[in-house]
Amino acid sequence: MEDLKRTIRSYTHVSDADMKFGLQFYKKQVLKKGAYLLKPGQYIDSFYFMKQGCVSYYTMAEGTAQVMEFFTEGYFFTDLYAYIEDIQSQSYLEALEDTVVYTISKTDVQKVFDHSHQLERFGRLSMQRTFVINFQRINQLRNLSNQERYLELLKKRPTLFQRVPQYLIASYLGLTPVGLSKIRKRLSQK
Amino acid sequence: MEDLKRTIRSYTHVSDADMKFGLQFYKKQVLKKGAYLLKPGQYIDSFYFMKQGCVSYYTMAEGTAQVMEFFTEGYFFTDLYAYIEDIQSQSYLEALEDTVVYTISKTDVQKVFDHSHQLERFGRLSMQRTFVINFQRINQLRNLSNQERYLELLKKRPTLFQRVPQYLIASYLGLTPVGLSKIRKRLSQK
DNA sequence: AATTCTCATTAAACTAGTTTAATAAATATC
DNA sequence: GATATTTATTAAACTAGTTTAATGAGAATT
Repeated sequence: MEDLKRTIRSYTHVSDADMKFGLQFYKKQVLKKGAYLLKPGQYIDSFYFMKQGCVSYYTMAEGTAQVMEFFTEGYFFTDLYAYIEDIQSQSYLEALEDTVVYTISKTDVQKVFDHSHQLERFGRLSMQRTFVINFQRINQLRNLSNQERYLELLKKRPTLFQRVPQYLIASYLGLTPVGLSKIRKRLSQK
Repeated sequence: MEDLKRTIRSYTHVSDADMKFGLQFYKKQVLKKGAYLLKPGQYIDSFYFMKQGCVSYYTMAEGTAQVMEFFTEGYFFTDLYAYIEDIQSQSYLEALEDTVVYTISKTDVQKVFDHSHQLERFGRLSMQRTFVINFQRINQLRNLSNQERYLELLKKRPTLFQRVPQYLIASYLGLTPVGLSKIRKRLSQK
């Protein structure tokens, strides 16, 4: 769990004792491609750290997936909305590849925060990081064209396009597969 | 500062001693309509609690305001992006009405968090709240039509329409004034 | 009261997407 | 290796917005 440790310490100082206390609760979990961590109607009980693989986070509407995010190596993730609000999820968390995650339960997260001010600070700072990512996402949705957002994604996460089918990327960008195909054609003609 | 206290305690338990410690740093600040708390190029050094009034949070692009948010009574706010990232702001915080805020400096916020685990928890939980709001915002931007978003806003913050000119609301919704006018016409014809 | 200024609406031409359906290409399965 | 299935592209018709410009209506200023 070295990379989990490293990722936590990239946010704030955590003593060896507190780190040991925190890490004891994480369990390794292996997922085959196509397996689900979460389906609509379920309560989400865990937080995950992505060790290896790719998980898509999406809802279904009128038979098509609305992809909210692709979680890849180094991401802390869960259905954060349902997790925080403590409501039945409306979403799927599905492995798009064979995947390894480290899992910690909600009650254990609470234990860790109660026990360690340093790790509670890590919690606050990682929530801040999530804020920044979402803020930039909102700005992109508001101020960039679909074409510009496609180019941004291509620049920021180029490997995603090798790992994930295009129609899911279209969905992530808020487009239909036809729309994304048009954009790609337009760009290739320049 | 009773409503500030009440708002903090709506997130988590805070002892009287910790609350007293925290509140000592807040200062009252009065703004005339049209006054700025922040302009592009400045570093944002404060967090604000809105006691009374309305502040718009926007950037300028090609001569037009891109409104990100309207802060009204009970909001904790700042240019959170520039605040967290510690970068020069690209935004304005402008009073749209005569306004009263309680202000706390960044260094004092840090003092408060260092001194009180309970208030650090409040910090984490208020960041969670911000996450939920942004998450819903992203979902609305992705999954709702402009017309639906207009109706949502009308339902959620009806008084805003009495306080704020329509072209700023159009901007908030990611529309031109012409676009919003068309939507309103379409709706009134039904 | 007249004038100026700001804000909202309307019209017309345009644009970047949508939907539906057909086809082509790539991948998986037998 | 042939076949079935999934994924990507293209075309055609459509739609909800855009931009620009003109008009109308209300509020503020003199």
